[in-house]
Amino acid sequence: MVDAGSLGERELDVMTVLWNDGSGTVTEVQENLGVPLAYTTVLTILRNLEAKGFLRREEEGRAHRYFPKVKQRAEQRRALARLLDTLFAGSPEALIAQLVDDHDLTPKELKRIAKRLRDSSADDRGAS
Amino acid sequence: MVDAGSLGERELDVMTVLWNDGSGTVTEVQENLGVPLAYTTVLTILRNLEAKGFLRREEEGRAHRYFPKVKQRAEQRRALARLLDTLFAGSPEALIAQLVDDHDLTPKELKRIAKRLRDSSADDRGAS
DNA sequence: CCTAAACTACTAAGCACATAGTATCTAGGG
DNA sequence: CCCTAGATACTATGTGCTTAGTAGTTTAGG
Repeated sequence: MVDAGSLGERELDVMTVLWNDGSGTVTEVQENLGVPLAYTTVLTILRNLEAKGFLRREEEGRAHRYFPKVKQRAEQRRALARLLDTLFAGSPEALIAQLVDDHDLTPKELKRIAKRLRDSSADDRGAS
Repeated sequence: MVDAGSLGERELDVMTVLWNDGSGTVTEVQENLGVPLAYTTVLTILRNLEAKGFLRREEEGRAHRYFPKVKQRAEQRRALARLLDTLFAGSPEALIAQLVDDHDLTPKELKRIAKRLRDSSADDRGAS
C-alpha cells in the first residue's frame, strides 16, 4: 500500500506532542499526551512512526529520544489538500466560507485574516 | 466501537457520489466513482454505510436505491473541526494562512474570499 | 418451464491502527 | 554479587476499512 501519507488518530497525537516540544522520550510523550495510555502503547506508536519514517531516534543514556523527521507544516499541507480534494471539491473558497460560517471567528480574527489575504493578494498581483 | 464518526477513504468517495447525484443504485455509484471497483465491493461499502447510518435505502424494482442520510455540510463541518483541532491547534487563522501560503489560491479567488470575509465581518459588527 | 442476467446476502482475507502484556536488558544501591 | 527500577523488544488481540468471491433470489425471454 505504501500510503505513508495518513497518520492515525493516536499517531497524530504523538506527532503533535513531538512537534510542540521538539523531541521527547517515551515517558515525556506519555506525560504530555492528553489521553492516558500505557507506557508500552506509547512506545509501540513511536516505533511504528519511526518505521514509517515520521521520526528518528537517538540514544540518550539507556533510553531513546525521538525527534520529528517530517515538519508539521508538511503534514498540515497534506491534510489540508486532502480535505480540500475530498469534501470540498477542491474549492478553497468553499472551505473558508465553511470555516467562517461554522466557527466562532471573532470580528478581530476576521479582520486579521482579511488583512493577510489582502497582503497575499497584493503579492500575487505583482510583488516588488 | 460505535465510532460513527469518521469515514474511510472509499466510503467518502461513495458518499461524495451520492451527495453529488442525490441518490444512486449500486451500478450508478460504481459508474460514477473515479476508481474502478467490483460491483460487489461497491455494494458492500453501501451496506456498511447504511449500517453506520450514513445512508438509507429504498427498494426500486428488484434493486435498491441509496440516499444520503447525513448532509455533506455536516461532514464538512466535522472534518474541518477535526483538522483544526489536531493539526492547527484550533486556530482558523493558521489554517487559512496555510491555505493562502500554499498558493492554491488565485488572486481572483482571494478577492472573492476577502469580500466574503468583509461581509461576514460587517455582519458580526452589527448589520443594519 | 427453464435459463440467463441482474441483483442482494453472506462470507472472507488482508492490512493498518490502537492498545497493551510479557520477556529481556542494564545500571545503581546494598 | 544480587536485586530492583526503568527501559526496550517482541508478541498479541481487537477492530475497522478495503476488496471481492460465492451462493441465492428474482425477473424477463424463449
